[in-house]
Amino acid sequence: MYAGQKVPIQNVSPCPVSCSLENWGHKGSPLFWFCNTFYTIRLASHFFFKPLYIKPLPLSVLAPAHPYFAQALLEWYPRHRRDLPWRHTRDPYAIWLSEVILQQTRVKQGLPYYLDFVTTYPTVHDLAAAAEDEVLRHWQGLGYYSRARNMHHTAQQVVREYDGLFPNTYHDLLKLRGVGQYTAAAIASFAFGEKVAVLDGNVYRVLSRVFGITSDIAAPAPRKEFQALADTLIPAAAPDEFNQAIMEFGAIQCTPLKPDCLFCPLQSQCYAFQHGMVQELPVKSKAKAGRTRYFHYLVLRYGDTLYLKKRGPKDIWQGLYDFALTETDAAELPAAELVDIVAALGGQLTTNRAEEPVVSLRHVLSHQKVEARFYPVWLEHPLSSQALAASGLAPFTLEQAHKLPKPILIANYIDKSQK
DNA sequence: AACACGGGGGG
DNA sequence: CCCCCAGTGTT
Repeated sequence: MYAGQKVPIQNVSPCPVSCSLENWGHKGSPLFWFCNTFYTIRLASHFFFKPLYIKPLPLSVLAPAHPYFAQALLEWYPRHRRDLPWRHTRDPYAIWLSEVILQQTRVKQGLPYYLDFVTTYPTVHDLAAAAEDEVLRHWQGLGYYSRARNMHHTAQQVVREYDGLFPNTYHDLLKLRGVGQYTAAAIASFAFGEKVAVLDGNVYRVLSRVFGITSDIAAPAPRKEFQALADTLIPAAAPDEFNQAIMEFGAIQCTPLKPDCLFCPLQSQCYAFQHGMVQELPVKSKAKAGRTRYFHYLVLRYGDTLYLKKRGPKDIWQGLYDFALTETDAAELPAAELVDIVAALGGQLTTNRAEEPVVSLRHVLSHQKVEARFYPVWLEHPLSSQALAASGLAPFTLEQAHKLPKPILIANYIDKSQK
């Protein structure tokens, strides 16, 4: 639902304050103090005089009223953008890498991974030729590991079916695994200049605030509204710059918690600001709380050998390695059961290293909470081949284990237990 | 339409 | 300690 723009656009100048005051508007200056005080009062007044009813307006009425939206962003962007490596290339491979890494990931966290990937795998051929374990190992710690598996699959597909050249349209890019509407639009515009608007969390937020859209952005349905709006806003002359600009604007100016409305070039045109609704927009329903799971890891050792198991499909951490796992519904694993499990593997508990403590670690995912306990088990004999086959475990030296892709929980435990 | 899928940062 | 962030694929 679109909310009406009650305040007419009076100021045609796309950048009313921030440009000229860039240098002396810093925090601590008298000017900043003055503006900030004024701004606080103004914000407070918005709070007290919040409108009770927002009159919806159709997009056809609303969008043409904002010929300056794109202009304001395009003037803001070159002055405020961060210098990021994927902005210096039009190589679809590098852009694709960066976009896949940046899905669900902040720039600060993803940047070192991007640099690692373009160095290790300079071309799509290098990535396609790599082993999946190796790709996952480079991805370790970034989470959402299906991104890495899909990325690897797509690299091989591009080499095999596309002669090593990425598809060059939004339509065809969508066919690649792990490339959805956002990523396809990003690659199509950044690498090939196609006029197709990207829609990510930043774009949702900016559009929701500036245009007063109160639809729940966590729901799938409103997507069409936002896409239609973005498609009317994106200029044919610079679709790539516009896409970069609106996302960067959302990332560093129109931020989720404390947007910098004071020095915002869209302030006079922003529905949320003019109506004191910046904190209320975008509307977003909360994700439901995840379940708690209790993992009991047997850290099976024999001499220098460490036993690990590759995780299967349909659960978290697919394709990554962890220890022999018993999951329970309750926090406790009875001691007798521990002995039984080890016995079932054909092993025996030794006593000489029994002083090594059981370690408890909590690991929180977005959708579930894992309470993990690590039980160090020193075997008197190596596991038999039957035991290995039955359990799915495999022996590794510590050095080999280090090179395997592991959930960050497991990697942290191994690191900690080494010291 | 709802759910599954990580991990990090801020207050 | 709790809160927030957010594309793609599957069901």
